[in-house]
Amino acid sequence: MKIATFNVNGVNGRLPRLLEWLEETQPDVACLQELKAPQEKFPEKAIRDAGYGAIWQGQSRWNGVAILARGCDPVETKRCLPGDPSDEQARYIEAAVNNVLIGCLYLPNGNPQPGPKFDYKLAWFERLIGYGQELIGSGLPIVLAGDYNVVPTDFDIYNPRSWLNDALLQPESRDAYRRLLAQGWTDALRHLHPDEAIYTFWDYFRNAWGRNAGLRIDHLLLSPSAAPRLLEAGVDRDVRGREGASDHAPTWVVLDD
DNA sequence: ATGTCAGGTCATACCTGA
Repeated sequence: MKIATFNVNGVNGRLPRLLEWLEETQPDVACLQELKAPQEKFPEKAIRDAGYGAIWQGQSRWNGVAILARGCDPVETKRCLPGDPSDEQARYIEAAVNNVLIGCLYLPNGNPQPGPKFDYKLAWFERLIGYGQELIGSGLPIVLAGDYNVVPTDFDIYNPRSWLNDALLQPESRDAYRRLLAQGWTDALRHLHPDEAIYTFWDYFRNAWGRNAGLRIDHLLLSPSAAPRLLEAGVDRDVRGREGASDHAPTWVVLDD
């Protein structure tokens, strides 16, 4: 079972690229972030025609998350992160697919920091940690996949120097990520490739792709009952180099059935 | 400090978020 996460940066503007990638790599599950489309403008028909059932939580202009499942409909279990009913940003959706619980998340970017956006990021992270404990407690096989907007360590970036003041590298962001992992989650990419420089995002600025000036911020975390099933993990890097690409590349794991 | 995208609007130029 192949499970991927892909920050598409606009699901309608990027639709041909998305469909092309689905056709080429045939993931069983695809978690999408940054739809940048209101609920009614999600390209449901095109995705269904490509062979995928989908659930999504849209939002005009920003955010927006979706879960696609090849040949079936995801069974929705949540469409927002528990813990703050006043939070209206579309950043979490969850579904069961083929007996695996899939959480698709788009953690707040948090820039500029310090400031209210960074506060919101950290508060959202604390809610995720709280809910993560609940998920672990369920004992279910779970994949928490998405754009975490956190560079876990300096090894996960080409060069931290020009990003030291960025919300993605702040000690508070990294500490929250570490505390989430400490509940028992496995960072699948890093687990299988401990010594490899792996990036999932390359800024549109300053020819970042051309210089391979990347960051690893898209993560797939596996619960204790899912982790022993991990077979492969990787990044579809070539997708980032194409015409009209998102600034993120699809990132994926394969679990033993 | 700069730079590039996407989507949206009191739209054909500017804004925000990333």
